[in-house]
Amino acid sequence: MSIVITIFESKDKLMLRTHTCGELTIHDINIHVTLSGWVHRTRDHGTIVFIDLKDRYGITQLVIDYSDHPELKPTVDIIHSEYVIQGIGIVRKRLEGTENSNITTGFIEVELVKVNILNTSKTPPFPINQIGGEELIRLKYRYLDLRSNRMLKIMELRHHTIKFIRDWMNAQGFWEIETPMLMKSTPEGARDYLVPSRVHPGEFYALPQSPQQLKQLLMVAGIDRYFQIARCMRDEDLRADRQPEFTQLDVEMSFVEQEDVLQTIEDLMTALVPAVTPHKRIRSPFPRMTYHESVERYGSDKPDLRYGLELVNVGDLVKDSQFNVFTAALTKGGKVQTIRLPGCASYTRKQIDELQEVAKIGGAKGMAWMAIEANGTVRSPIAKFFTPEQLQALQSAADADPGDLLVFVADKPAVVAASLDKVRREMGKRLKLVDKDEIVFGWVVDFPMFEWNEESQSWDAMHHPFCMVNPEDVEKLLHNDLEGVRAASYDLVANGYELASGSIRIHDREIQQRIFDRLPYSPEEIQQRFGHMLDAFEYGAPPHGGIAPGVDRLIMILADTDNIRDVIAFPKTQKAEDVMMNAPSAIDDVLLNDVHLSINKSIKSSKE
RNA sequence: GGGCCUGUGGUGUAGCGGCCUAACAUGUCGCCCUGUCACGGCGAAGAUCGGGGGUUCGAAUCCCCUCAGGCCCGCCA
Repeated sequence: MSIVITIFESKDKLMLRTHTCGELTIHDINIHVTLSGWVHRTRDHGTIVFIDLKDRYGITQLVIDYSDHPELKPTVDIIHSEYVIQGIGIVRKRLEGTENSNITTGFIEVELVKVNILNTSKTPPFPINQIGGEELIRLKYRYLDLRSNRMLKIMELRHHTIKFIRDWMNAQGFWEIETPMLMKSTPEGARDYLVPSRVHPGEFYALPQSPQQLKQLLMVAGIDRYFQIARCMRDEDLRADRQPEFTQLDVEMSFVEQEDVLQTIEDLMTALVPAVTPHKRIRSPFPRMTYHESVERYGSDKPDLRYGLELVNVGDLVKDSQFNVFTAALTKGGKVQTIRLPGCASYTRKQIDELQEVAKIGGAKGMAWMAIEANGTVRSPIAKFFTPEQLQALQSAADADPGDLLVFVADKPAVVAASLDKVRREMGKRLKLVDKDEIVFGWVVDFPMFEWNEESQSWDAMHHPFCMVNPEDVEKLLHNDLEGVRAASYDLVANGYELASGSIRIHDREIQQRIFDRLPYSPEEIQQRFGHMLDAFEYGAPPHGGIAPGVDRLIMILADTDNIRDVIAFPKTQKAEDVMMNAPSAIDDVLLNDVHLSINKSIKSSKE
């Protein structure tokens, strides 16, 4: 994305800079300029010295010629990398043959008549523009890492993305409304970050896990179309794509059905991607599949749709085989699925063992395999348990050709899915099936309304308790057939990430009550936790629904990184620590007293 | 709470039972150099190998514990 930025009103006034370091070209020859920036690199040739001066906009070469300006030597001699300096001089065309076509300013240089040191710098603890290396040291000096070309580019992309979203949402009639950061704790869902109240001893605010309830109340208020670039906090363990605080594009719309919400977000993404990352390709329209179909075909509710490697259910084909592992799993209500790995029949025992370890991460106890040799014969430790007809049927079902490897997992459906999902993702990488310049979005719809919680032996709302039931399944709800009840909820997935999640909400008090009846809450609990919502719904709640795309994950995909820390200016480590500021940290007893807290003496700070 | 991986001068790596009195690159410091752009040349300083314990005649190297970071499972309406 190229944009014109006018920063300087007058080039004649005395100022710290007249141009940026990425601005001067062959058209500026012979003008007097003042540049300020950081010293990227110096090249000292004794009588002539080159300084690459950098800022956010680019790099410009400064030249100091001691034969013309010997008085500059004492200053230039003490200049080092990352010093902040100001160079005053004249733009010159570079000598024939010394141009640098790698940078836009490479055909000019600034011949200095004066140089000022605006600030010195210690030697950086790591090479700023060299990528890779120990991340911890970069996080500790995050402001230096951010100074790198790579990070500045990502921050720029993030800015453009959010700016585009704001403009686009505005053009579609959405209002951006801020909601409180100090909210009420609602015990279901993620663990809350808590803020003790000084005024109300023993009571706490919670930081929002999302503005979910508030955006619904805004619909009751008649805002009609709302969005917010909202910060959300969840006190749960981190992952490569999860931070304790993250940013959502929170959206809610009134008088809409599922289709309206999906189309809105699909339109946004379809406009956004080419605008901020022209080199990325997307597929339109976004494919849709049910949750059930997604898990059946990919083993996941957030499949990477850039490649196939689909799961094939072969339960029917193996149920009469002599292989006890398969038949026992089927008897116990489990399933047997396979993935065809093209061209992998030559895999060594070691490679297969590695893949088996990958499957085990998903919970599988083992992974069976069959290699279809080039001549068509089957090489497999389990081949002896199958008749030739069964072997043939398996190959046909999996569409296997000579040279392919089939891997099987048999277990409970959830274990088979999780295990083969891991195998599929691993092989997508190994077989280089992903094109990093392609983004394949997809909609996963018809999520189950309820989820059985083994721990509490009760049914939980899978999305949240205000999520609308699929109208076709209201009967099942009434008959307490909760497992089959589908929700009017949907996820946007992209390249294997869950990018957004949303639903149509219940605006009917009656249905809402029926949902609560099925959840393990007493009427008192419901009133205490959700009373404000239920009250509001009695004052003319319009039909409404919404969605919340994760901004950080979106930018991860746009920026070609697989780590969420890369797209957040000041992220936290996996233990949710800010190693730059050293947060969290112990606090003074006086402050604790103010909020009526005392620390359990048996607890030691992790930093002592 | 659990599993796996990583930890060697400032930084990035090599070394993986004795050739290690720990190597290389880069950075840093000093001297030289008029056209470089990862400038070049000469020279110097800099790590007891995350920490502790053990095995061994001998440990950066093997074992145990521990700390830190990362990835994953659980968790994340």
